[in-house]
Amino acid sequence: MLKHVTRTHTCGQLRAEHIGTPVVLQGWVSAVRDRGGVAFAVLRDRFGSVQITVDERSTDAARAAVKGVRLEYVLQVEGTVQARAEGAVNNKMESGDIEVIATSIQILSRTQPLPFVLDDRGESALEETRLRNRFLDLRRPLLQHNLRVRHVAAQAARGFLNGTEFLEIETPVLTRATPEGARDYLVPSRVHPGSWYALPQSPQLFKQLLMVGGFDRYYQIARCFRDEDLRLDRQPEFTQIDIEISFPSRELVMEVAEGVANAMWEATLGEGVGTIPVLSYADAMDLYGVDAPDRRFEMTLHTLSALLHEATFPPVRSALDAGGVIRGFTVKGAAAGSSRKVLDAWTAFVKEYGLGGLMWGKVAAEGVISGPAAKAIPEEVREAVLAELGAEDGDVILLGAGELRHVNPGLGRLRVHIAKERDLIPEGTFAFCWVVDFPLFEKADDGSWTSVHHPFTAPRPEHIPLFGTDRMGEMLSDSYDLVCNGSEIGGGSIRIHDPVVQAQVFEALGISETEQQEKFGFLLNALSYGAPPHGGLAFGFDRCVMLLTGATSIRDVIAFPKTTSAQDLLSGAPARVPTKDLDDLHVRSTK
RNA sequence: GGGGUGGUAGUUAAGUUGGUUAUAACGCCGGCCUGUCACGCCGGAGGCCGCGGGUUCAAGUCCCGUCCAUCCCGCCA
Repeated sequence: MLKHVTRTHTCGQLRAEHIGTPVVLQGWVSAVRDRGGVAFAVLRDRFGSVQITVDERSTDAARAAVKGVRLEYVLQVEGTVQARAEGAVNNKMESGDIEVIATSIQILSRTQPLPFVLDDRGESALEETRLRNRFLDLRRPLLQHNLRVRHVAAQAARGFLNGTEFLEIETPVLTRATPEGARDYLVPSRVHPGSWYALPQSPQLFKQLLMVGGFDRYYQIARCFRDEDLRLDRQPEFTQIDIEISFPSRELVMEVAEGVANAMWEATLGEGVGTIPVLSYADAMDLYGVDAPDRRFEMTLHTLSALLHEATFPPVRSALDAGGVIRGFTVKGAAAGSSRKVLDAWTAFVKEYGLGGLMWGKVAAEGVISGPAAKAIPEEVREAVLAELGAEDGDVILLGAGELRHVNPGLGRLRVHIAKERDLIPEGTFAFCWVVDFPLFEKADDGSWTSVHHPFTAPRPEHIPLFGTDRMGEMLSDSYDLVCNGSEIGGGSIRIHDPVVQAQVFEALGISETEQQEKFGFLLNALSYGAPPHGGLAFGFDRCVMLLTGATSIRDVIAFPKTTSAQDLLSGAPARVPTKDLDDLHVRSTK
């Protein structure tokens, strides 16, 4: 216990058991109700709020002081906890059985007129206004709660890792730029004209160096930086729980990750994550069309290419002739409620993902289909198609035709879109799964190979002979993503610790030896000095906290977030600096 | 880089086929009120309708551009 605290209690802790207790409270005024002879104020702090009452039992000084009290003033109140009179009890308030009869009200701080009303009446200010005045927004119970959950989750993760022999070690924030991946944030060097530091996209290389350095279980709650366009769940700087283990198996890394996830969920929600099913990447794509499936609901995808191989309907025919696929899924009971407007909106939705269109069909009695899908499905296979899709009278079937790389994301995202639209997703549930066995490489638009994960990801040992063959696209990696409710919350892999294999990967990626030495020489060099087998993963901590709090935006789980154009509206960053400062850094702006 | 939505008192919103002095609620200022609890009642102040052009006798309203916020595509190993 701290010895020098001036408050005796928090606003949120007072209950009937405190009746008769003299208290000193400090907090913000969240409501004032002056009835003339008697006045009330609600005093709020991090822990909750309590009604302060000024009446004939109060001192004259308190009665005078309350006249000057306004919303969001900061007060120190002295008084005594009393039971509220019968009929004056407020059941909507946790401390509604009691009130504090004030004997002294001291205004510690006043406020200018507020830029927005700080209440949770549903109508809140535009996000722009709230971000510009983040210090006020943070007082709202929602953000108070979210940041508390964030703290509890971080401590729970630390607790689990500390208890299993992990060491928390910091790695540099000023580091060097590496090729591939996201754009780097760069920092010019004053001492070395023309040279630049990069902020880390993740501590990846350093954690591998720590393994070579003998710290066989490392973790860090690390800030990461990526200069890419933002989204609902992406910020330019974000936080990872970064983990690396020497002498791992895939099962060990997954066990550690499950331990961390379980600790976070247990500590914040009181319920752990349970047994997490494992799904291959191939199965995830096949069933859900995406590599981070939302498994809180069914509505899985089915492949119809073989059944429809004799179809003549042009979209189907041309897709098949071009080596594409026909896939589809069923929306149960949707035929009645799906107007042309709804179906057109679904069609527009899949077009955003590069799909030419959506062949919908309403299923009626005896399997009669109406709509474009009817033309796509030859009569002789109609029943077989409906059976494959599990479609019956009253359902809507949705088919997509084209290249697999368009059909899967289009239908996969539509599946989730429709589930949200039709309220098919149970609230407050968490459907975790592991997705494993990702491809090692994928073809870029220019035909070159790129890493699906990153260049240090180990191939599955049995696939190593495929290097340099025309079957490189079939190589799988020893990697694993942790997925919850359609969101990738963690990912990692077993790393390459054999310099020969590492060289094969670089060769496959078309990274020359010169470039390898220049960009990663320090890692490759380290790996040649007795590198232990190692592997690990990183949690996207912000996304975990989003799930734990039900936040609808990543900005609601970060104290001082940036806008989608990467500005901090509070501080005004990024900002221009005096030319002299640029001169010192040997930099000149072209704008 | 592309597309959708939004920007009107401090805040949140309304504003009709383009037409008199741009409304309301909350907040703010002044007053009244002894049991309120989103207290209530009376009165008041408060506007570059995001910004810049254009059409028109007339623009918050129509057109073009631009900035900001937000959501999505691309991007994010």
